[in-house]
Amino acid sequence: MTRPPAEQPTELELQFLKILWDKSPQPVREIRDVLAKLGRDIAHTSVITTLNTMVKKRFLTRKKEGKAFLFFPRITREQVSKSVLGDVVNRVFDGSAAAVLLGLFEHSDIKHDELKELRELIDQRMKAGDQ
Amino acid sequence: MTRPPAEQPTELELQFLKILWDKSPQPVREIRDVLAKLGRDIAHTSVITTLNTMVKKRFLTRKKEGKAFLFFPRITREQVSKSVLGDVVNRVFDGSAAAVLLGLFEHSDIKHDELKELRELIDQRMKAGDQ
DNA sequence: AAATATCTTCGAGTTAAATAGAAGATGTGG
DNA sequence: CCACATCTTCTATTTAACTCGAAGATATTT
Repeated sequence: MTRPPAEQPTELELQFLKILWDKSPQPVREIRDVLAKLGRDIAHTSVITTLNTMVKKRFLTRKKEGKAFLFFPRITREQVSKSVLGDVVNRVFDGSAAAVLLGLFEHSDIKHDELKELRELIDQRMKAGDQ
Repeated sequence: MTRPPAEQPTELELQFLKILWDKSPQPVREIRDVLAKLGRDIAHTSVITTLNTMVKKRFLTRKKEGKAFLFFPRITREQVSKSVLGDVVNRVFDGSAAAVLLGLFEHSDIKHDELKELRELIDQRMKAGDQ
């Protein structure tokens, strides 16, 4: 056995997803253009290949429109965020979400009003799940 | 060009690191045994190969002790946590640590006293970097 | 010193990921 | 309906990750 088929979208696949979350559906050429504008200038066929493997992985759907295909995301930003984050929590932090929170807290600059928002969330949560 | 040499430790490498963070230094055979106990039964030579690529990546150091090598971690748990987390923040959440915090908050159960601890951190932070 | 056990190095095979060109399919304008 | 532009399919290459056996190096035991 060797590498298992990755459950999480790869770096490139994530870029594709973001583009389609932004606007969907889109044909290959447009996706390619956006990528190029982002500095990732890939051959047209490479874009197709990647899109097709993403369809196979059920990250996307495609539908023929005239002679070309249109691509739709099949998973939401929220699903991916949750999944990737959950993966990190498990793999790196052995399942402790709290550890992640603390780690994040130390090593990132979070704005004042975001702190406020977060504190409100915490207060709510503490009140709700009291016991 | 193809896949760039991964900056983050892979899944397997992370397992190795955890084993060595737990106890260090350790010889190949012991590392192999721990892995086996964790359900990952890999050939002795495979363990060596992986350890050596990790040395090449500067994740580990090794030192000859008698006829065998002993392996030491060269990066700390904190460094890896920070790096992996930062990577997720950038790749998935476009740099917004606050978004990650909120996401984590929604989808994990964090214990009451951890919430408390977190809120204290927030209060501190709000006071400190005020403006 | 020879036999034995233990380690390492080296070469090599497999899969996923990323990339792309040649050739074939398809639609459109004249 | 034919030429032309446009899309896709198919095949192929490269690298990182993962895996392992054969063979060589090094101790240890008797």
